[in-house]
Amino acid sequence: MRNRPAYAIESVDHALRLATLLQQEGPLGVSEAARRLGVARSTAHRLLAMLVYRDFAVQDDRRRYVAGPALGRRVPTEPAAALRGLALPHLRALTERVDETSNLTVLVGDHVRFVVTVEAARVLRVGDREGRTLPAHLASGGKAVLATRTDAEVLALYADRHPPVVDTAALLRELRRVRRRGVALNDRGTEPGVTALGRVVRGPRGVPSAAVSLAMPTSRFRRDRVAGWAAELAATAAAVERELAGG
Amino acid sequence: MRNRPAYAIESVDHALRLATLLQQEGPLGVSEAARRLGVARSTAHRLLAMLVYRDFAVQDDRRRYVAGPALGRRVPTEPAAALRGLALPHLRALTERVDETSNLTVLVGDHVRFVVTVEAARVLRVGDREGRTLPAHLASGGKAVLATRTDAEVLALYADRHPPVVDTAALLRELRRVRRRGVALNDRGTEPGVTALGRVVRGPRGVPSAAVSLAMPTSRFRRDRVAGWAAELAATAAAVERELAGG
DNA sequence: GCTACCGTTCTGCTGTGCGGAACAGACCGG
DNA sequence: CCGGTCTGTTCCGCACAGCAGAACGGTAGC
Repeated sequence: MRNRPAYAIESVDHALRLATLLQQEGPLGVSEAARRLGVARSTAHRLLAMLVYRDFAVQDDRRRYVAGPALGRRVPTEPAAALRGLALPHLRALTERVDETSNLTVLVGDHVRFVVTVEAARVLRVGDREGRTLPAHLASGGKAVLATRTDAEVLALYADRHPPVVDTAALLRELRRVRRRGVALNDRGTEPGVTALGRVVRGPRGVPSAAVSLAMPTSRFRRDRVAGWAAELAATAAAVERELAGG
Repeated sequence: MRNRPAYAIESVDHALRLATLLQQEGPLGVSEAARRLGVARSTAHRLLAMLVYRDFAVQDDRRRYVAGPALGRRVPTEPAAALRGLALPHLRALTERVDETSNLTVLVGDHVRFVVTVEAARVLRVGDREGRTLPAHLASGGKAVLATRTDAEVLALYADRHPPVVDTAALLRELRRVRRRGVALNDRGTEPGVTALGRVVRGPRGVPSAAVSLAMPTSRFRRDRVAGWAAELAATAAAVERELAGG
């Protein structure tokens, strides 16, 4: 940052400061934004409206504002936005401990959608998949969630398909293995060279069926490390669940 | 982007639009910025000064302005900033054709620095290394540039080292191979699981010694594809060289 | 129901943002 | 070398754009 320009523009300064605040401090309400800038609430609201208009901010479903796509952030997907905010610090901690890319996914029909990704710091890593979907029966997060369903519920999910897209007998066998192990594996099932482990996140009624997962280059996947990764995923899922239970 | 707010702030709108233009269209002068916004040059200059002040823009060594770190971009390194702008569209085209991560590196002493990275679109990819350095004798871009030097120049680069860090005889043998092949290989020499190919970019006096490279997960590296990748690198280097020659 | 918060909408007024003009520098052609 | 044409940068007078206060509608807690 430089010295203040000789011919500064106060209104522009407020807007840019506010964008930076959103980026650094996460969700902000209008009143807090006003306090931080030293302006009236109505002024803060107008500035936020301009930032939203030009994609520098997005309003979440609790009426607070977060950094938008123009600031190098992805737009939160609405139904899972609250879950995103809750889970993000825990995913960050997970990725820092394990140094692999972590994801939060939600079940949408027979697919999972990636709500948020925290990328590993290493040069070779699995990248950000936020906003993408994968077939639930192939993705680690999808399998983790499906494993919490009864066999009948899983069969119903894939009924009425002509031609059938899923070998349901094989899927049910795999979901039994997931339940036994407590963790779901996707070994190159959706992307060459990518292996992922997923763990369900249980929450109260109304919260989307979700999972946390670790995704890594297959070259870094070791069967003798699965137990450690599974424990990290379980701890992360438990932490998110505690927040969900606490409201 | 949403509908224009009922109580829009014109000055803020100009600033945010300008930030977005810098992000999307690369280096912009004051006059072009003024034309694009429909404002006076003096107004455009004030807006740019505000963006620089709050890290949303940086002025390059040709007095033009580019997106700054607050917009999720890295600050251009000054000596290579012009080269960056020239090379970027060609790197983008290369990455699109080959679907692997491409880089531009410059030689700095006995290291190379990554000036810019264009990441592949695939989920498993080598990430952005802009701003990082690697030892020249290990990196593909470093070897590509060193191969253009005489043996005496290379030996001089590594003289006066106690203890010696480089087996210079082995390095000279490898640089001969690079010259014969026209492309330099770094197979896991600097990062587990990453393989890279580099090609020198020749330019007029005053331009930093540079190279373009492709970096990929080792799992995707095929010896029978090296010739094709080398041809793509040669075409990209030639395109950048033509721009450098044209001024 | 009342109070205290919230985000959102509207309007009068004054001081801030604008553009024009001047300045300084770079480049090119005669 | 000089003049012309571009460039980015600096400065200042003025009028209208951005501000804050007030009102509105909603939510939560007592």
